[in-house]
Amino acid sequence: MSTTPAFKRLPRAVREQQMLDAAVKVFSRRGYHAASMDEIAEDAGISKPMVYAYLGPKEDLFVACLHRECTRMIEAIAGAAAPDLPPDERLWRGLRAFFGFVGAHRDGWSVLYRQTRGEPPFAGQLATMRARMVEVIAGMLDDALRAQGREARETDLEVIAYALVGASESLADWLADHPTADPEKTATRMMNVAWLGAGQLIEGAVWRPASE
Amino acid sequence: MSTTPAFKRLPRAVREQQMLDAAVKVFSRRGYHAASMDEIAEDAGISKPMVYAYLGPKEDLFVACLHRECTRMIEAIAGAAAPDLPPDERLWRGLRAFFGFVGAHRDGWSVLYRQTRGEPPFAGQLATMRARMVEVIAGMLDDALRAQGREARETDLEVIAYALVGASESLADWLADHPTADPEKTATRMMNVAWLGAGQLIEGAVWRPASE
DNA sequence: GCGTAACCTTACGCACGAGTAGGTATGCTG
DNA sequence: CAGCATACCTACTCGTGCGTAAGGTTACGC
Repeated sequence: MSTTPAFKRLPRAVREQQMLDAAVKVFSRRGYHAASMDEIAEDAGISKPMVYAYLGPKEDLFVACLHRECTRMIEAIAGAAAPDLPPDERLWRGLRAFFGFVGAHRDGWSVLYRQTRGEPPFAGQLATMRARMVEVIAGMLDDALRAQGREARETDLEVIAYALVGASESLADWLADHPTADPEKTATRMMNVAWLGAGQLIEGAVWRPASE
Repeated sequence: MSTTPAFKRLPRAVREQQMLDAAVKVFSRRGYHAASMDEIAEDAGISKPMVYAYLGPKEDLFVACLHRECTRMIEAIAGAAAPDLPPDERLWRGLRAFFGFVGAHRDGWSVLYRQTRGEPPFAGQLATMRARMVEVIAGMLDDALRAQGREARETDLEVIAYALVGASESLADWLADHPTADPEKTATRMMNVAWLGAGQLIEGAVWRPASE
C-alpha cells in the first residue's frame, strides 16, 4: 500500500503552478473553447475538481493564465528598458526583451495574443495592456521629439506607436511559428523597421500622396 | 389569408446574402463559439433550418463568411494597386484601399482577423492569405531594391514585409475600434511609418546595437 | 495510535446549442 | 386549375463538456 503513492501530495502553491502550466499549454494548442477542463486536469496530472477548487471555473482559470503570462512579460520588458537611457537604446532593449520572452514562452504568447484577441470577455483585458504599451512607446517618441525642440499632435504619436506595437506583435507571431528562428535577430530586424521609420519621422520627414 | 404574408418568399441567392450579412454581424459581435445559429437565423429574419439548407453547418457557414469578406478585400486592394506603378505609389494605393475597406466593413474585418486568428480550424486559411500579402509586399521591396542595382537576403525582405503587414493589421484594428476616425488619414499615417522606414532600409541604412 | 484537516478521486446532473424530421404554404408551368 | 418544385416553419433529439456532491486516502498534531 505505502509502496509508491504514484502521485505525491503537494502543497497548494506548487499544484497551482502545475495547473497553470498545463492550462497555458492546452489553451495555446486548442484555443479557449476547444480546450476542455478534463484535458487540462489530465495534463496537469491531477483531477478536475482540484482545478475548480484552486483556480475556479474555466473563465477564471483563463484569466489567471493571462495574468501570469502578462505579468511575466511586463516584468521582462520593464526590467530591460530603464527609463534613464536614450530613446533608441530603450526601444532596442525593450524589443530584445520582448522577443526573448516570446521565444522562450511561445505557448504563453499564443494564449496572450492569439486566443485573447477574439474572445469578447477577455479582449478588454488585452486592450488595456496594449494601451499601456502604446502609451509608453508614444511617450518615448514624444521625449525624442521634445529633445529636438519639436512638437507633434498626440493622436499622431499614438497611432505611430500603435503601428509599431502591431508590427512587433506580428513578428512575434512569426517567431512563434518558426522554432528555428533566432529571437535576437528578429529583434534587430524589428528595430531596423521601427527606428529608421520612426526616426525619419522625428527628423521631420513626411511622405505625402503624390497627386489628386 | 392572402392579406399580408409578413415575410415574402425570396429567391435563394438573396436569402443567402442576408444570411451571410447576419452571420458576419453576429460572429463579429460574439465570437465564433458564442455566436449561436439561432441568433444568426433570427437576425437574418429567417428560421434555422433554412440556414442549414443553404449554407450548411456552422463551420461551413463561417468559412463562407470568411470567403466572401476575403474576396471583397482582395478585390478592393488588387483593383487599386496596379502592378505597373512605381513601388511607393503602389503601396500607397494598396494601403488606401485596405483602410477604406476596413472602414466600410468593420464587421467583416473583425471576423476575418480577430476571430479567425485564434481558432485552429480556420487559422490556416488566414495564414495562407496573409502569406500572399507578405509575398506581394516583399516582391515590391525587392523590385525597389533591384531598381537601385542592389540585393537583399530573401528572409530579410520577408520579415520586413511581415512587420509592415502586422502594423497595418494593427492600425486596422485601431480604426475598427474608433468609429469617428478617418480611414484616409489612417492610411496616410501608416504610409509614413511604412515607407519612410522601409525606404531608409532600401537606401542601405542599417541600425545596429550600440555596444556589448 | 487516533482524530482531523487537507488533498484527491469517481461518478454524476444539467444546460445549452448544433443539427434534423416531417409537415405547410406559395408560386411557377402546362 | 392540377401538379410539382421550392421556400419555409415548428418542434424535437442528442452529444458534449462545464461544474459539483459525496466519499476515500494521506499526513501531521497530540
